[in-house]
Amino acid sequence: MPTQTRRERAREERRTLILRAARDLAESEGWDAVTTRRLAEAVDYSQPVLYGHFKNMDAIADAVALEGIAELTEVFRAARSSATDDTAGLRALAQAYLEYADQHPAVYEAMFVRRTDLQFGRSETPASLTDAFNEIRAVVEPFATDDPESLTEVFWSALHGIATLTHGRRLRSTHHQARLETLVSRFIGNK
Amino acid sequence: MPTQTRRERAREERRTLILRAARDLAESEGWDAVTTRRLAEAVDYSQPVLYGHFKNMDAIADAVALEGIAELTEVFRAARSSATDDTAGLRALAQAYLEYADQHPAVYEAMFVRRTDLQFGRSETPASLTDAFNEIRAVVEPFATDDPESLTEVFWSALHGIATLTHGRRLRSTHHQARLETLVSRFIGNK
DNA sequence: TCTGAATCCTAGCACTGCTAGACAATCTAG
DNA sequence: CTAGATTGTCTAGCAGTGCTAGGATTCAGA
Repeated sequence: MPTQTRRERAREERRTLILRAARDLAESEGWDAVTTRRLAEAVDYSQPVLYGHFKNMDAIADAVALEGIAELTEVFRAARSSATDDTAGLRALAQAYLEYADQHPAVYEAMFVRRTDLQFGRSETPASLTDAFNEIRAVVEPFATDDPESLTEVFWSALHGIATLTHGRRLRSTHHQARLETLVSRFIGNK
Repeated sequence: MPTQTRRERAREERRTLILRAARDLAESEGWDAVTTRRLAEAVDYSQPVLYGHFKNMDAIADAVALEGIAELTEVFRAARSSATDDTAGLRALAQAYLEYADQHPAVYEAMFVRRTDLQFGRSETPASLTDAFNEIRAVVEPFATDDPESLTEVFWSALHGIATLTHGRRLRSTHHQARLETLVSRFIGNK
């Protein structure tokens, strides 16, 4: 039935409209500003409509997070493919990571800071989550001596720490490049 | 006047009572559960009393954070003094850091995750903040080749990343020790 | 005991997430 | 084309939030 599919398409469009509005609002005014009323007003519907698409507000943030992870994975791929050797690959990914976090703080927060129901380490983990992790792993692995998984986790943690502490104004607002180089030098093994 | 001082002492006691209640509530049910009403009930006063001691709820969390930073600094000192050489010092501090974050997640969140008005890098930074940072710096410095400040920031970032990603269930729930050893090995320079 | 000051609480505002129930639009079947 | 069922949407409301104005109460000093 074409009627049904048209309806479904309209529904799908409205879903993305909501996500788009939520993301824009979060990026411009922070997640605290993303309330049901403001979001409903932004998409020109009443609040209950939101609950027809998402279980609750947290589910909206989770959906934005999933979108962001797919984006981030693409950013990683681009960074990796632009590099000519292993060291350049590591540096490019690190730089790309910190840039993404800096330019999309709200999406970054939804992905890696906010409390979320998304399962990261489990078997039901969405493929996109493991995809992103594997991209990091790919650039870290050449420098691993024994346990690439742990090394990847630690490298990611360092990037995450730099991103969040910087955003929270807990690190010096300068020396971005110095921190990046310091991090990279410690992971390529002091050559 | 002894009357005045007794009053002031009572005021001070109530202030610490509030902080104690806030901290306990946050640790047992999370910061979302620390509302003015519940907190007021816990200390057996009405909400407005809270505002006689703190500008707003965020100021209460900030006060808990300051307390925590003093605690953490002591933990650092103990870890450092228990170590016999530089490598052991680095490892001991890292271990102590992650243990503290794991055992006091709410205080940790107040210190390093929640949005805060506390100034970290500026001149008006409370001394306790720089004290804690300097403790980290002290164990990192022996392994610095050129820029100890940046190296300290990166080491702290890695610890912070591991702590928060672990708490948010974004890293494997196992391999704690492996991550710690991996981190330490990268900072002592692959000996 | 009386007076002025310090202290504390009740009540309320504007906001939050979320939902029940009324209403309107649309599709289906006769 | 119409009657009935199904969707879709909105209004209104609940229980909770941070925070505050203003009145009641207690207390200190004369």
